[in-house]
Amino acid sequence: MAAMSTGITSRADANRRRILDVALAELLRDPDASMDQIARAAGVVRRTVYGHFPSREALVGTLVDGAVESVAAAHAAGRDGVEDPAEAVARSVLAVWEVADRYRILVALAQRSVAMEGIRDRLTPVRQASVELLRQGLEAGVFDSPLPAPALAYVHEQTVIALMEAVNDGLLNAEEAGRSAAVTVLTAAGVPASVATELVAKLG
Amino acid sequence: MAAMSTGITSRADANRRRILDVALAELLRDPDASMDQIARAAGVVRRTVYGHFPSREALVGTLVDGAVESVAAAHAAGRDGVEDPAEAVARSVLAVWEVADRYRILVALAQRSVAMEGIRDRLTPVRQASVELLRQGLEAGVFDSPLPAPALAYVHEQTVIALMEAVNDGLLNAEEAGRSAAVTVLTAAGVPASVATELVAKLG
DNA sequence: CGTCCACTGCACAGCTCTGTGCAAATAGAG
DNA sequence: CTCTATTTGCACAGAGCTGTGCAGTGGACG
Repeated sequence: MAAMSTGITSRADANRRRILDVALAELLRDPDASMDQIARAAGVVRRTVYGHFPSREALVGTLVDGAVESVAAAHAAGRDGVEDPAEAVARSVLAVWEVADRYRILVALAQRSVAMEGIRDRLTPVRQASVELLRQGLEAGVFDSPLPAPALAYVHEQTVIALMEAVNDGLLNAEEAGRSAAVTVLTAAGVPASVATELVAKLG
Repeated sequence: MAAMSTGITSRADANRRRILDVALAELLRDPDASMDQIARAAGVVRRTVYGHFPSREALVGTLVDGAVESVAAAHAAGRDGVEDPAEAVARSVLAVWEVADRYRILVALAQRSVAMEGIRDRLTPVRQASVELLRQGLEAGVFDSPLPAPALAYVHEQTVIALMEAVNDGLLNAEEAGRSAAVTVLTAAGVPASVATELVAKLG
């Protein structure tokens, strides 16, 4: 049970991974997608899905955990060792944008009913980091906004989400969208448009 | 059947209105709230709700229609006869903010599954007007953003939504929030923070 | 006081979804 | 070719929701 790198397990593992991938897409399309819908979309029978995940909640949980992990890691990496708040914000937006695909499931689920409130909880550390960043920037005068840092964090989160939807809807090129998102987030915080543009251009 | 202004009908009408009000709140809390939940919250039996609305869809539809109407009217009134795009944007944000309570149901439902896509359709006129406004502003150089007008419209929509949530979560005072929303939307479009602040202050 | 209307309470059929059990088919490893 | 893990197909119980029917109750109005 140690030398089975490409054995039967591979097919099972492939199925498991494919189910997760398909579930991501399917739940993005419809947060209420049933186990049957997901199974069929994955080219598998419902019963098989239950062979990999004991319940719908477990399946979604696995998805959410992975996505949260990616986002948190990207966000942290983006602002790692950067002292200027504006640059840190720009970098973290760009980094999060890279894992946007995984983030989308959070978007679809987090904005849903009260039941899925646990997701917001799990994202708390990320949000907290953002708020701290914004507070520093506001105190340093790098940012200029009538909003307190926590409210500004909400705006930033929703702005990124809005631009992801814009990409989904074909209004925006996915490649430049990341940079545009960074610029927009900075200007929303009160950074002059020219300064924001230059700063982000410097990071590409 | 013509002179019953305060008769039995009043109680029935009062019930109908209360059901609509409560449904608004309940669906905001949980977009999947059942007819039973809504009925109980309205202090009425499920069967009674079906006496007023033939189906769940009809109830939600009535709600959505009313909300869309309010928002569209407010948005139009806000930019009525204003020639400066920046001021028009600021005024329309402030006007929409006034009917925010009705708008919230749209927020909760519109961001839900594909099934509720009809809502986005119904809001198309409003969105269109926003885009036109933004396009004018971008061309005139009043706004400065790397985003095309339609994408910027998405950002504005989500920004307003974000600040509504911030109010809901107690991060922001509802009274000043409207003005802060207007300022934030303008700065996100590239208007210098000082200019945006002055402009909005002038409108209070 | 009687009439009428809305509301109630219950019961019902139909649908969809979840999670489980079990025998049979299948596909890859040795 | 045989063995084994995986997948399949079907069937089932349980739960929740929707929409409807119908007899009974209560309050307002003339």
